[in-house]
Amino acid sequence: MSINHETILNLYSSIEQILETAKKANHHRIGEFNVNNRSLDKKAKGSIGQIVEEGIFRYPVNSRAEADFNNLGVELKVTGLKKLKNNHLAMKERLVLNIINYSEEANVDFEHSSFWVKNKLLLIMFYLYEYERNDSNYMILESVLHNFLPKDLEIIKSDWEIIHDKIVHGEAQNISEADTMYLGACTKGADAASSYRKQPNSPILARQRAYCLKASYMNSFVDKVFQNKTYDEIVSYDEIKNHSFEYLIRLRLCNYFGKTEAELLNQFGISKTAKSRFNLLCAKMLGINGNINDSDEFKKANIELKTIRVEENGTIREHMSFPHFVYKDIVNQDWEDSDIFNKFYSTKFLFVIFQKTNGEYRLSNVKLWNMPYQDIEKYVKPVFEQTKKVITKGEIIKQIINGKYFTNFVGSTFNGVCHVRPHDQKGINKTQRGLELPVADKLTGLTRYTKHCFWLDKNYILKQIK
DNA sequence: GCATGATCATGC
DNA sequence: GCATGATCATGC
Repeated sequence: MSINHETILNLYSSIEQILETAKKANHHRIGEFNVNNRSLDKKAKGSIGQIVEEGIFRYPVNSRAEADFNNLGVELKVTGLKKLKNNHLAMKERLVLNIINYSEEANVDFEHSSFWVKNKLLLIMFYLYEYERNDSNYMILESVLHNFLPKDLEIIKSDWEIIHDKIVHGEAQNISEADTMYLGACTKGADAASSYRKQPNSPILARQRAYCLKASYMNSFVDKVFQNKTYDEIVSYDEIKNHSFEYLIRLRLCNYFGKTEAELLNQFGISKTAKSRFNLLCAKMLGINGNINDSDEFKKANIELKTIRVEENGTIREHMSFPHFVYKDIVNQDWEDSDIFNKFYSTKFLFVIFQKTNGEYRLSNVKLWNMPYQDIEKYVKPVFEQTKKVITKGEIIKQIINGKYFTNFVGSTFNGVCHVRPHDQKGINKTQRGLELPVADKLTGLTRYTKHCFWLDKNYILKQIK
């Protein structure tokens, strides 16, 4: 295009005008704006954004580092939502922002960072991703401005500091998305030599990364936009301004360290038999009514509570279970898009630790934890691959002894970190009601089988909390 | 005492 | 009806 770029952008003289232009596209399909006949092939990843820029806003595509509507400080983002089984909308993926230039980012503070300069104010256009479609002619649902709430911004500032710290210390190769709460630094580009970048204070080339807003953070925004839904907050702006989230959680809970399970349940009026009693208890101790997983911070940072009970002899009695998997999903997923990879890659766990002394469990510690990336790759990946192989080949059942079904799934002796075991509320004798298998089991001919899940080994957990 | 399979209880 | 957290049962 030969028209001067600035002239075109200055067609928009106010933020309202940009928003109005965007909203006119609501309930229209992307293809209606495809003025340059770009490919709507699902694999043509960037074309949706380009079509929006050219066909809706009428400016030529660019890859400049400044915000898209630079004169007004607005950055345009076009992103996909998916419909969940309960009909709610959720992000298909994290919202990827600008690529980080490690050398430049090292020399600036938050106010002058590329993240803040470019993404202060976002115009987000949501479209509905449809799995069944074989092209990407999706429907645009809604366009909204995204401003960071003051409290969220404080958390994002400390996220940024964590990323910045690694860059400054020549540890960009060790950045992990799980380091942070809302703002992440996700890899961008193929894992190939061409997408490794120089970094300051280290000769090691680091994988190219971009800032991103985590899917969990964005999902809270989506809930606000589409359902006007908000969640109870655990910490206040004033608190988070001066302390880390983990510190504040610890500060709240340490008031109760040493109290027995019975004392705490009694103090907060929670039923002794409620299965979710630890979750409820934790919520009460943190000042939240109801489920702690529904609090603002837990939702946005994708934190899951896990209670760990340590016996008097210092061991843990049970391995840690996770939601059962769907056999058909496992065989259709590759490692990097598998549910289990995503679970460990994107979830932080709040371990609430009860230690048994004098015959009673007492609250003794809390720890915010995520599985180190190296452990996920080294220990969970082979378990996933083996599980996938067993199901794909129809070789789940090894033998039946006295009515007990023994499987070829990976057991707890495999690598001491992750294994596969049943996790079902029906029993094996009701296998006919179990989950459908993609391939009938060779030995038994079963076409359905008891639900199983990935478990984390208790000794591994014990090491992590020490 | 552990590995592994089986199942329970609650709450949504 | 089932997800989820939790625990039981058996055999080596």
